[in-house]
Amino acid sequence: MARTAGSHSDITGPRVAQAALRLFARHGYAAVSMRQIAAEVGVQAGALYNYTPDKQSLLFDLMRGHMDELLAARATAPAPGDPVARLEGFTRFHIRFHLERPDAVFVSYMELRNLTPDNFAMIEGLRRAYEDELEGILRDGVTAGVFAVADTKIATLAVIAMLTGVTTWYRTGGRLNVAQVETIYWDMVRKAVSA
Amino acid sequence: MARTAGSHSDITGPRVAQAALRLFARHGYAAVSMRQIAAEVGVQAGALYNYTPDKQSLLFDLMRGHMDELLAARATAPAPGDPVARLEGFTRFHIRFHLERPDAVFVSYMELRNLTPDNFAMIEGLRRAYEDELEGILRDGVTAGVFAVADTKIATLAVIAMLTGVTTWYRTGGRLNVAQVETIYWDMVRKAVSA
DNA sequence: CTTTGATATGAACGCATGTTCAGATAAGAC
DNA sequence: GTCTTATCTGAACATGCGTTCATATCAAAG
Repeated sequence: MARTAGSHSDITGPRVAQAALRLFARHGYAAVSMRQIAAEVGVQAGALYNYTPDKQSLLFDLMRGHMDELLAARATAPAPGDPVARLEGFTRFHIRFHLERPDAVFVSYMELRNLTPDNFAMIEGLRRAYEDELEGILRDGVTAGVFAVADTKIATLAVIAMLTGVTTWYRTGGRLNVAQVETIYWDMVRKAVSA
Repeated sequence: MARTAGSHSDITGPRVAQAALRLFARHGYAAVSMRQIAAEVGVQAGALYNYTPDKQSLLFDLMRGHMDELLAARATAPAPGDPVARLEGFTRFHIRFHLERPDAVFVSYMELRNLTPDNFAMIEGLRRAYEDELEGILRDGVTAGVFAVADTKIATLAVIAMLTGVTTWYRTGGRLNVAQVETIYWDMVRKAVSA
């Protein structure tokens, strides 16, 4: 019966991306079919190809969009003051940003292996750019004598892993709100790297 | 031409498990076919069903085996002394054990969503049993006044996330050996939870 | 009212999937 | 040297995959 209502391009497009994100996060990229995504949108599978050239691009665009958002949001966040204040700012930003988009976070680090080599390199570059700010903060703190870490690169990865781990257990409406979680993690991060 | 050599049950069985583990870790459970696993073993797909009732059991048995090994290894490790010593023992054990079997670690926490609900509950229970020891150590340390964490449950998850994260970057033959990595992480863990 | 162009359908494409099974093969027991 | 039994092959099964495309539909423009 073809299209049952009017011009839907600007509505269907975002809905395809949303459905793909939701399903990829729940079941994994490889386990989700184009037909499932189409069903979630309320459309036939063929119609998806008005919005993406193929399934791989659907995944890549989601991850690329997430990383762009992350870097853009971080760029507008203030990072002034001494290393301790900057580290606190980074810590709270990271937790808040990641807790606000659990599906995108989940997909962006669980589906890296399903990217083609080129796409993988692109995403990995963006991730490293983000982590580089944290490493810079730690290095400045070590230089200033307020931080003591044996290896800034490892400390960077350790802090990121600890912070991102919050997304595996946090649920909105639970015992703690985001501000409390931020404070708890900031306390641990501060002590972990302090001199 | 059927079987080309003699009785292979005790050789093929482990090889099937190894091949499945390797491929699941590299490409993900959903992206790996029974025919790929069979090819890696050097056998036809049908022969796999002499060793597993289905693909899901192949995944579950790998994860179940990994968790059993983890708990068994931990049970034989000494955990005496004050909370600080116990935490150091746990930290070093966790890093060493996980760095020794990167594929099993990767599969065991990336493929949780591909388990059937029953299988998931089983694995999750084993994981919690492991984490409970760490939480007990932290709680004892808080009681003794040597640790200061706002929430022992969250601190447990934060420490585990940080420690397990080591598997994402560590490569044998790299700049640091396992003992050095243990020491670096122990330093951060100790400070993060100390009073 | 007619025309146009974007948007969707639904069928089809070749190929891959997990799983089953009758039949072939060979190692080890007698 | 025959028999038994564990082990594997190779073909088949129904089903689902990503993707393409001719065709239908409808909103908006003229």
